Amino acid sequence: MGKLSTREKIIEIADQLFYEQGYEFTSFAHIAEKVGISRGNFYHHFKTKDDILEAVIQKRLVDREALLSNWEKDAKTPKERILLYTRILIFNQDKILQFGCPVGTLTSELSKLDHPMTDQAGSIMTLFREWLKSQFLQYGFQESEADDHALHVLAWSQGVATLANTFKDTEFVNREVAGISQWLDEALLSLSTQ
Amino acid sequence: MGKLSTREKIIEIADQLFYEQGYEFTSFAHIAEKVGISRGNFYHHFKTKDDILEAVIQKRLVDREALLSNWEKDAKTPKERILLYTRILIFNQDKILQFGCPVGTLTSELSKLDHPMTDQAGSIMTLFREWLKSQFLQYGFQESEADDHALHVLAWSQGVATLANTFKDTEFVNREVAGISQWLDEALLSLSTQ
DNA sequence: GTCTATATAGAGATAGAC
DNA sequence: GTCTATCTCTATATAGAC
Repeated sequence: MGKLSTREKIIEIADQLFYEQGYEFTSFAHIAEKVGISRGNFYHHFKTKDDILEAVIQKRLVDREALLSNWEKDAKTPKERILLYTRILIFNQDKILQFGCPVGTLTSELSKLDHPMTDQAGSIMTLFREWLKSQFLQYGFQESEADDHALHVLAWSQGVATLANTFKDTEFVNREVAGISQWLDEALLSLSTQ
Repeated sequence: MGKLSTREKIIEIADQLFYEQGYEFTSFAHIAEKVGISRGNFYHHFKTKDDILEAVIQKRLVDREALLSNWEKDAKTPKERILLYTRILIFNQDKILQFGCPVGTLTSELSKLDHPMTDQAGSIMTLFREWLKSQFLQYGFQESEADDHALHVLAWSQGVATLANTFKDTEFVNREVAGISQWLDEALLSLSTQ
């Protein structure tokens, strides 16, 4: 990727700090210091804290869309793709044990702050929801059932991330990810016996 | 219950505000105003923000212990008791749609703040974990399996609370709570066929 | 126990020189 | 585009009168 503009650097650092410390706690001074610029310069790029939050959410959306697009290429079956989703919990285990799920924790925080960007943050969850739903649709599930399954996988993953953060238990994460895989097999099996 | 002391009133309001707005965002001024006392008076009762957080967590622990104790009386079988736990998601649905799970969201927030009380907040989750485990033990599950099941029920509930907050979908909550009940039946069935 | 007044630090945000 | 200097507001916290 090479060089990033100051603006891009700010977004990247802010993304990281919002995840690791939370949005409310993270200050402009903190971001500016990590980027290596003055606070005055910071305001040249972003006028308000909401502006930078918006840019961070936008970046997360773009990043996740690229991720999903890669999975479409890397995995041949919808089942493999769904499992790739659940394995975020394993690939990013270190971060998740420390800070939870970036999507779930940001939405939760903004929701409590009654922040105008809450719905935008939720749209990242919606992105995964729609993508998971499309995988289930490819197996011939009805619209509503495919969506129910998508929400179920999302909820399961979110719960695992939350408890992983609370108890710092990698074995638990491995067990639950295997559990999702098993549940998926059963869901697909029930489909063929209908 | 009748009259509450000023101290008790502060703890109660702080408990509510930490849940609804988050710990970091809630200020002494905000709590004092809702209690109807001056900031100066506030400091007579609690010297630091950490002190009041500690009192809130302590109160939550006591409240939850009383809740679990009631469930032991109200429900005759371990299965009924576990289902009472999952039905918090239904009883408290309005609050959960608005603010998520009070236990999970506080632990998550404190974890990001790297707050010294993070582990104390986690002990509320541990309380439920141990209690759920003891219910599974009564069915003859092995120690480790009973604990795995307890964590599974906890994670599932946490995930449902997170997504309920994101999507404000009561039907989803009802479906998932029914799903936990069904999973529980299957887990108990697998036990008798071993 | 409760109040007013105040100290101090940090936040978000702006102005203007370079 | 980057900086220093500054404004304003709000936060935690303290002192001391009643």
